[in-house]
Amino acid sequence: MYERKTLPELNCGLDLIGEVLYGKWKMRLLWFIHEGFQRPSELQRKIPGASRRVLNVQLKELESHELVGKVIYPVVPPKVDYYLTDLGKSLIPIIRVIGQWGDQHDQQLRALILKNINL
Amino acid sequence: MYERKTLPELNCGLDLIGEVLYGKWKMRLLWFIHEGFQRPSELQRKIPGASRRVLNVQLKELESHELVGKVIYPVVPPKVDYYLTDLGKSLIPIIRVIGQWGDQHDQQLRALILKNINL
DNA sequence: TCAGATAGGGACAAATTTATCCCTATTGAC
DNA sequence: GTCAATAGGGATAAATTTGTCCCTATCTGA
Repeated sequence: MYERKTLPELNCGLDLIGEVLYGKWKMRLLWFIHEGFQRPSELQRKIPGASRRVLNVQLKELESHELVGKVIYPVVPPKVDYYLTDLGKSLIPIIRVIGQWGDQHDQQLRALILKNINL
Repeated sequence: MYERKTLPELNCGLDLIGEVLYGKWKMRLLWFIHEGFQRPSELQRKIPGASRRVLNVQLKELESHELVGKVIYPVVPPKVDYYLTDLGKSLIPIIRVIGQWGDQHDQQLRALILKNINL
């Protein structure tokens, strides 16, 4: 486990949300869990660009920040279901508008990003 | 200049916004510029936790993605003013709700973050 | 009987982001 | 005269995130 060497700044709402939501895949994980993809293997299939490892790490962080919870079924092969906590659910409208903004500006953004792949 | 070695995924709105807004200080930079702190040195004072270097780098990325623009006055000592483009302005309501969410859950988030400083 | 699915941790490497320090040039304050 | 302020790039180091590979254990299907 990586141990951080610098302390986070927690001055304002943006700092706070940054600490819990700053992670490449966290918003997608919350979104897909909200959409009903609750098992780790399902989430991995929904996000093929991320390694299994990172998704586990980020799910664990989301869990430790109580945005998601998990149910572990004592069966073999293992089965786990993630779910959104109330705190996590309250983020869904925000993630929705963020995604909408991205969709609305899809073409423009795509062009800008590709133009600047290497600055 | 760092050259990326992997290509970004641009499948959905969340991916797109991630490319232009994923950077530790970018939302704060946009927010403070929106609030009227438009000169680099002012922004650096507003965000003391970030090094001057990173703020320059992230401002440059915001500029290349056309969320901000800049006016360079040919004077000495140098003077520069950043401003939000229309695209950048359209993000302000989103940044506002993100910050509000953080403020609303301030105590809860602060406690959770501190509890998990080292996981 | 061997491969694959299931969940996830450990060790280590690679990629990426952030920080530190130095350098340019000019003006005004002390 | 020297120092701070102004904007920002280059080189390099440190911190952090992400990826790769291996290991646990058991059941199902070919």
